[in-house]
Amino acid sequence: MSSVPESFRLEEARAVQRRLAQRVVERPLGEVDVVAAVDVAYEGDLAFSAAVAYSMREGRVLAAARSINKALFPYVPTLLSFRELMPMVRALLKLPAKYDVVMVDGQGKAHPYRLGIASHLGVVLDVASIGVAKSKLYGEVVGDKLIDPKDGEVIGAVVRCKKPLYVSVGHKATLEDAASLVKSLCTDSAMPLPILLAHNEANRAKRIKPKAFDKWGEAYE
DNA sequence: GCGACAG
DNA sequence: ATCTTGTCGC
Repeated sequence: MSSVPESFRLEEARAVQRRLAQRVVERPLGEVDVVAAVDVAYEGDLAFSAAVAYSMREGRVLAAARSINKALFPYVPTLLSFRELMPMVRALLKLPAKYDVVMVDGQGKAHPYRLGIASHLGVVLDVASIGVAKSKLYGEVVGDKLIDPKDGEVIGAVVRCKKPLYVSVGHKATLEDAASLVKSLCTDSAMPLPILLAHNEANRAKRIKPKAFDKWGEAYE
């Protein structure tokens, strides 16, 4: 499997995360109809990402897109963006539909440096985003809130769907709006509907067997 | 040194 | 995340 590149410097990565975290904006979502979601599935060193646009008003998927990329970085807690951000961005940029907010399978602000992959994606694409994780990466659960043990700040919320979900602000959203939206999209499965759809789409993409890749590692036909 | 650790 | 057998339910 892929390993950490020789050129990688943890101190620089942290500096990037702290700098980008300062660009995160917290504000009301406003009216939401189309909710996009992205997820990534793996098979060996290939990352199959998928993005879907779901209309809550129409109750249906408006569009879907996928991208297949070589995994260039391993999974390292707190550094998930270095592995999954590009695949997610590429699938999202191919999505032929406008959306009001994007749900990401992972943490947003509930990260030791305040830049989980949901926030990273939101800042990079300048779109509203929400982090929805099945398990906790960082923070102390107090009631239905996630608190940063080092400064007491509220960095996330625990939303009870089928199982507890760790929801946090990605970008251009408030924690209240994020938690409210996730609740309204809970299903009988573990994740909210849009993410479940993206998850299934990413797994279906595994049937594709890439033959060629561009210089950035993205497969093309 | 020990425990925690998104996907 | 992925691996992996049997088991439960529609």
